[in-house]
Amino acid sequence: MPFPDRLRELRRAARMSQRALAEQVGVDFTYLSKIENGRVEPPSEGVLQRIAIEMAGKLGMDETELADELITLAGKIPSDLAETLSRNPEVVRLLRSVGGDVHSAADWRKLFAGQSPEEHPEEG
Amino acid sequence: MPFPDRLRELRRAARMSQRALAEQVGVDFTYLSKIENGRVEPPSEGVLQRIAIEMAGKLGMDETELADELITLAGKIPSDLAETLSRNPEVVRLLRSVGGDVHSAADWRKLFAGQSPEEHPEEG
DNA sequence: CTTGGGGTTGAATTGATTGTCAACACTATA
DNA sequence: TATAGTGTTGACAATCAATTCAACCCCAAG
Repeated sequence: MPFPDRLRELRRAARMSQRALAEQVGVDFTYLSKIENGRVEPPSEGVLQRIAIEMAGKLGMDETELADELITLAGKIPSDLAETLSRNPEVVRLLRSVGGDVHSAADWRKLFAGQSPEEHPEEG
Repeated sequence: MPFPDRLRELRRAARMSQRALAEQVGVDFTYLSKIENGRVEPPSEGVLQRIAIEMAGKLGMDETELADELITLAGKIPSDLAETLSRNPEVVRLLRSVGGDVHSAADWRKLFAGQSPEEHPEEG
């Protein structure tokens, strides 16, 4: 599901007007409108975070998971994850090694295969 | 190794002047100079990509790997990974679950642990 | 008809990113 | 000396992301 549609769906499920949500989140409501219509790029991570917080409350969802959903749907990488990834280039290589999607057990094995989880002389 | 140093090292290994590389890549050579001296942030992913293509050729390296090296060294995350992440929310949860870095065998096991490689409950 | 809640749109703004231009300095070579 | 090839720098320009503002439209109630 495209980001704009998902956002609108969530907002409606939360029974909020664009104006109400925008006010909580601290942006102009016309901006939300454009986002929901795909007239502009999805907003910054900060705004997404705040949207998630607001809506997770009303919808009884987990805040972090909702934020992750929105952020990744928006084509971004949660910044804390980005941090982890850039500190762990092996993980990047790993993800790329499966090429496209990771959905089968075989894929997970493939991921794991090259990693030789035996021993690692590292500080710990 | 810091990004600027690595870039210079590679360019020299490829025996190209800043001007030559810049021309291939489609940027001004003075820009490369600043990058190599760390006077400005590393360039956009597109430029990094083109640099990698150019140099991988001359150096007999794999294009994609070189691009990944440069991109991650530059502190960015290859944008196609964002795509993968949004199609694979489990991976996001997984990475988040390890919290910080992934450097020990135990961490890799932890990654794998929750995945139940027998089945893959998925929407759709 | 007008007030009020809801949504949409075009134009403009702001700040950061990403780059270019003009000028300079070094080294070598003829 | 001139000329060519190289790298560096400061100031400036272009682009882009993220967002606001002013103005508008539609529908229902009073």
